[in-house]
Amino acid sequence: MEIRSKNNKLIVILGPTSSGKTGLSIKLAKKFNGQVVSADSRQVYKGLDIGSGKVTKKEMAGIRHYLLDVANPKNRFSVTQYQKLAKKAITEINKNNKIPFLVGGTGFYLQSIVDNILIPNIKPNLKLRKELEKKSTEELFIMLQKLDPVRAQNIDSHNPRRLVRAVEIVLSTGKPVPKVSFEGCPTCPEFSILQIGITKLPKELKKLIHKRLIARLKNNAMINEVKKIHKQGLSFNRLKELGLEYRCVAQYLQNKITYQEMQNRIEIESLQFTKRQMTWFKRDKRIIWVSTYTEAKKLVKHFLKT
RNA sequence: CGGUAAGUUGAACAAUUGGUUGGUUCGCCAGACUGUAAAUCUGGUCUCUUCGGAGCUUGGAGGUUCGAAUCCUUCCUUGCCGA
Repeated sequence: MEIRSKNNKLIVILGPTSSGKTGLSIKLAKKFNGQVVSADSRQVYKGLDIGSGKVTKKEMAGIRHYLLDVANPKNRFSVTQYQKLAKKAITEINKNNKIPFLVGGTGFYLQSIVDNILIPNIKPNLKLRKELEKKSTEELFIMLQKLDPVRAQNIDSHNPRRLVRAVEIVLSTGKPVPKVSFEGCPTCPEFSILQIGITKLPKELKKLIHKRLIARLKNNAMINEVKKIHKQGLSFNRLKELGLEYRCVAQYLQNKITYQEMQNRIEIESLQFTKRQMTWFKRDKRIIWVSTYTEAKKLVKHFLKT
């Protein structure tokens, strides 16, 4: 198969949680001499395995995976760090004459690579944030209006996180928040990109989520994982921040909810999460949606030929 | 069969014990996304709508009243207690 000299090609496999990204990507990577770069905001953390749905060594079937376990869950990881590491990984894969498969469900992370967005190069200032977070969103918004009326115009004026970040940028640069650039930096390789999305009927997805949750709960595996990382120093607060299964299990461990409630919440919230993911993905008309391996294989084959 | 408490919504609760509700929470639907993105946030959710509004509602039927989800009568349904 003619897959050498295929540098600067990138294949993206995306889809909502539980849709089967892992299985599909490994099958494709095997078939087309690829390696996987994960695009998942939780799987980057060491120790978050079962709850984040991380691939197991066995499942990898010899396919190398990048961007797993690259961060300590005690510290916040961010898109910018992700972008940097992912670019490096892709470059390396290309160098090895393999096909990079960018696989994951974190839309923002995917976009940071696919669109090569330029994110203001200002590190989070935790001290400043702590101060800003004391203010109400109204106060923050008024503040931003004064500091950067342009950004204030399109920002979500109710979203404290965005407001704090915007103010942070202006305060540390003394300049308005730069516009997002989708053009990317000239030194970055320009990829030819194929984006494949996995579609599932809502009914099917619901079933998959349920099944997967039951499997994770078996033998207390997921509960024990959360117990373990909590013992290792991850506060309940941090677990709450990590979201979904980590938040729900933490609540259960704190006796705030019953086991049954925990299970129900995880299922409901997972479903809600898939909807948010789809809202994000729907915007991108470049994504080609498939439901079977065969369809995906055809697309990849064609893509690598041209 | 007798006694008793209740019936609003997709679900659970509210509505100065007569003052003209569609309120809260959850769910559901849609959406946003400039270094936390599984996070964070927005809108809608009785009906119709030309998006300015208009109409209809508290198990059913009747009644009292200027005015009823609230009071009365009766029927239906459900829970509990007793036979």
